[in-house]
Amino acid sequence: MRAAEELRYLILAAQREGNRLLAQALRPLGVTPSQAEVIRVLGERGPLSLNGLGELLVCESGNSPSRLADRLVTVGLVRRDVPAYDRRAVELSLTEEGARLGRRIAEIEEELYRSIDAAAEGRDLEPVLGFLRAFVGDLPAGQALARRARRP
Amino acid sequence: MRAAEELRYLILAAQREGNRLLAQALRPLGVTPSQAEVIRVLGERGPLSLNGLGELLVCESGNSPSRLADRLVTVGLVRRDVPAYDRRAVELSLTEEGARLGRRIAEIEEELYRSIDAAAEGRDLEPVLGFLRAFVGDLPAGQALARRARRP
DNA sequence: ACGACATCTATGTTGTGTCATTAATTAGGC
DNA sequence: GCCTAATTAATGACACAACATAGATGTCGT
Repeated sequence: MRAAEELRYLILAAQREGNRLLAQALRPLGVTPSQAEVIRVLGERGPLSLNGLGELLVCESGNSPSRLADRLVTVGLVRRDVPAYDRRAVELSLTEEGARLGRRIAEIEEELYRSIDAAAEGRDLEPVLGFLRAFVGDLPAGQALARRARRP
Repeated sequence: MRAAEELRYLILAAQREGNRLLAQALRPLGVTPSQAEVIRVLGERGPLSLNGLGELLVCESGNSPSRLADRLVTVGLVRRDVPAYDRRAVELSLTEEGARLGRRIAEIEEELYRSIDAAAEGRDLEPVLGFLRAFVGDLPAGQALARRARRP
């Protein structure tokens, strides 16, 4: 099997298995990995519009993540306000409960990172990061991550 | 941002963007990336039961991919037979049209692999493959890929 | 101040992905 | 042979992901 083909499927496999593991770990908290990403982003980057949130999410790149946010509003983790200066827009922020949950999510993410570190034991991650950065480059999800990683 | 965290999101981003690009390239053929994987696997590994197919798919690891297969049967790309020796089971194989489409899919995959090679230009992919193999290890999707890569 | 245009969000549709549950059929112990 | 176990697949439920489209609101040129 040619390297590019194996790589393609390895990336798919890694994403899927990582997501599955994270979903299991998050299940007791009642949130999915995508929802957890929203909560973490809102926790770290103050109030955001749907567009602003979408620009920072690696999941759900394309259109505005209104349905994703809606679910979190429904369960009381996120508050949505309509700012006075622009009645089209929406300002999303965490409720107190959302902020608390964000801290518990951070602990679970920490476990995931430790298992990634374990798989990387004795390896240099730089080539891996370098290749993936090059591939993802200036595509939407890559841009979102760049905005997250090195705060603009 | 810590390396494990960036890696986690890079893998998510790479998978999503890769899938999006492939979906666009496949759209004229009327199949999705997951459906294309089924067609390629059926094309290369003769007739398969749903379980057997599931063990070779990197997408759709968990349960049997009956709905995925159903859609392909509906559009006439896959044939399903119930073998005489076991009336619980199902034998999936490509129709003539499915086999033709499989060849066109292979060409499109070839383009994807070339763009992966382009992103890898001047890099050694071995560390990337090595890390991902270690991470995905013996999880279901990793096993599926192992069965695909080195024919058992 | 009006109208064309851009921006922000919402929603419909289709196809995944995951889990849990169910139904049909076969295999094995006795 | 018969009853229980395991195997194979189908289905219901829920959330995601991608695309397209529509509706409301703001902006800017004139």
